[in-house]
Amino acid sequence: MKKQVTIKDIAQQLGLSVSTVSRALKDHPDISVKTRAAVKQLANILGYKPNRIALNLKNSKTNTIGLIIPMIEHNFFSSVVNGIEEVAYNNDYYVMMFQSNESYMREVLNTQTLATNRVDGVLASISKETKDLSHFKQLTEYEIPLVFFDRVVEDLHADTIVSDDFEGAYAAVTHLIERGCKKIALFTSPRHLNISQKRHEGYKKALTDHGIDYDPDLVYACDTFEDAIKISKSILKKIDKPDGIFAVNDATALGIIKIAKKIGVKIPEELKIVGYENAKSSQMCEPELTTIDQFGFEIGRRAMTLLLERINADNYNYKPKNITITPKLIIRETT
Amino acid sequence: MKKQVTIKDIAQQLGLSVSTVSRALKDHPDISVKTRAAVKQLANILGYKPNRIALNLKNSKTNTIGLIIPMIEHNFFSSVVNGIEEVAYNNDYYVMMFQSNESYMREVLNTQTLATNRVDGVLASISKETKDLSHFKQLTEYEIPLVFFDRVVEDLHADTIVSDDFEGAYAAVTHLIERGCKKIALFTSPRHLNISQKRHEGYKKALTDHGIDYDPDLVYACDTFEDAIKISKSILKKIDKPDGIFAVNDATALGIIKIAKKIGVKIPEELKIVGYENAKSSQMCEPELTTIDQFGFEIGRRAMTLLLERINADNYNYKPKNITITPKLIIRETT
DNA sequence: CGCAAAACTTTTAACGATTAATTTCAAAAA
DNA sequence: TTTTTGAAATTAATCGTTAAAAGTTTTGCG
Repeated sequence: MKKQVTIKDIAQQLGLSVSTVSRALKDHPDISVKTRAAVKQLANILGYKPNRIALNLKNSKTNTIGLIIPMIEHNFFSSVVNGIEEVAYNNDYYVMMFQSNESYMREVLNTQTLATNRVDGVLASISKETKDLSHFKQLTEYEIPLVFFDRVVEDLHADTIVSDDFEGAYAAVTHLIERGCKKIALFTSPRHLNISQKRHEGYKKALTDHGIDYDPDLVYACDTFEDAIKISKSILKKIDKPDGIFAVNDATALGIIKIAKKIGVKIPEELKIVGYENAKSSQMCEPELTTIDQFGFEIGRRAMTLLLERINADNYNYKPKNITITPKLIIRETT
Repeated sequence: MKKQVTIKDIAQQLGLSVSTVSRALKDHPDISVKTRAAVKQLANILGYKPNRIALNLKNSKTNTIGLIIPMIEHNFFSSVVNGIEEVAYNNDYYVMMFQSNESYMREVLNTQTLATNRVDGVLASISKETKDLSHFKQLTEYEIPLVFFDRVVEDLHADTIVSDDFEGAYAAVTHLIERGCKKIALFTSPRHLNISQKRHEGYKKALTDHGIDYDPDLVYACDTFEDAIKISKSILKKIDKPDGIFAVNDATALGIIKIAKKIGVKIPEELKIVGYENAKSSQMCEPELTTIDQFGFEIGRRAMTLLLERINADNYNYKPKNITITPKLIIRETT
């Protein structure tokens, strides 16, 4: 790469010292107006751009935040990243992005990389594999501000921001009940992920609050489009099939819709469905899917905004916040 | 943020000079084995991590590449980013990510930011608004290696890697013709984007190669779900409506499907549709969409691999390559 | 005119690490 | 005892920028 123009070059050409040039460029009053003008003019002509690396070193500040996400190729995460990037851009911050790909080991390496790169702060959503947290703990020992989003952990000096999964599920199931469903199935992840647990609880609570008994037989381990295709084939053919289904994500809901249409189960007359995510495809399908919007963009915005607050705080002894974003029921044609 | 451990701290505690410590850490033979061991031990205890910023400044190398994409929240781009991140991770490179949000001005600012941050190379896909290229030209003047992907430009000292849009479009339209379509419309993006130009040409060529006249009146400026909803409403009601539509992306195709179903135009009997992207939603919709898979992950992998090659090259006088990835027609129910 | 104050510049040191060049110091050889 | 040798450590320069301290003009006023 070509050597770029430095303050030194300008100084040499004008026969000034580097510090004079440096101060002239920032309109320091100690420098005469004439010198300032001359310096700026030459800087312009040469196309001088301050070297951020040198500044980073000098100021022990990089204006860069580290971002660790499980997978960018997931609609929810990419909308969070969009929100993060938006706030970063507006505040002259840069985003160094890493994927854990759901691997604990990779996540550990990522945090170490971030530490040696001296990022000013870290935004993270932990991988499915992660149980031990010492790599994040290390960041807090360096006093690097840390904000977790979506998949969060406790017991660390770090802020957290999540969508309220319990409320989301509660709203979804309550809506199904209000539309007259008596027998509501739950399609959810088999894993012990925090989010699926919370949604399961919301489902249960909504049922019991409305005088419907919780029936474990109506809970199916199913959280992908493909599984939904398989599983709903048998379920929807039963005589005592459910009249409502709450699915943990839109892809699963779309799988159910597809099979329902194939078998001839009428939506929403015979079967009402609520998804979760408000993916773009939920508006594109037929009939349009009632779903829960988690406001990924908003979560990203707020996570980044909070991180900036922490970075700019006078000291590291802040009390971590635990923010919850209330998701919103989007009513469409499947209910 | 807490001051992190430096070589200086180790030197002080052991009563050695910084240079001795530096060399001990890299097993320089001039340093006695005893000293080396002592230094390493203390470094370990203190949790010393070399400061990459200092190294970056010293070496004029950041091991960081800049990435400018139009929108991360777009399935194709997030899969490209996934491929890029994969290769970066395996080669100890870091990715600084920026979105242009399809704004020319923002793209310009992004390139400037990348230049001042002294990234080792840049990967970019230009915004829809971009016509003037001087901001990218400036990067080449700094001799910063530049690789464009998907939405590329020519006349710059930069490599390009694209999905073969001409071939993809040709295959899509040929497929429509083979299925019996006589009157095939094209729904596409603004003219100046390279990808839409190429797809337009492929469309034209496929028609003429099969003895169908190209009719400019069948080309519609439409490349989003929302626009497709609006535009196809009028088109599909006409008596002489097209019997086939090739859309530049799946979202647009899904918009057409939606309206066709609403109006009562039967797919694929009365109207055949081919999209472009192979988004997840193209399998979830009803009927499933015939589309073109662009292999985004592969494009990302190859773009990053090529960029690394350029960065590690001895000089900047390489001859730019123009790589083309052949896309694949995925036949589903809309044809 | 002379001297203090104001105006403007330069020197120096620092950020953290690397590395070529040099110094130090002890043991071996003359 | 003096010189040579060589291992082991230090010094100084460097990357680009900034800020405090020090230095040099110029100006103003009695």
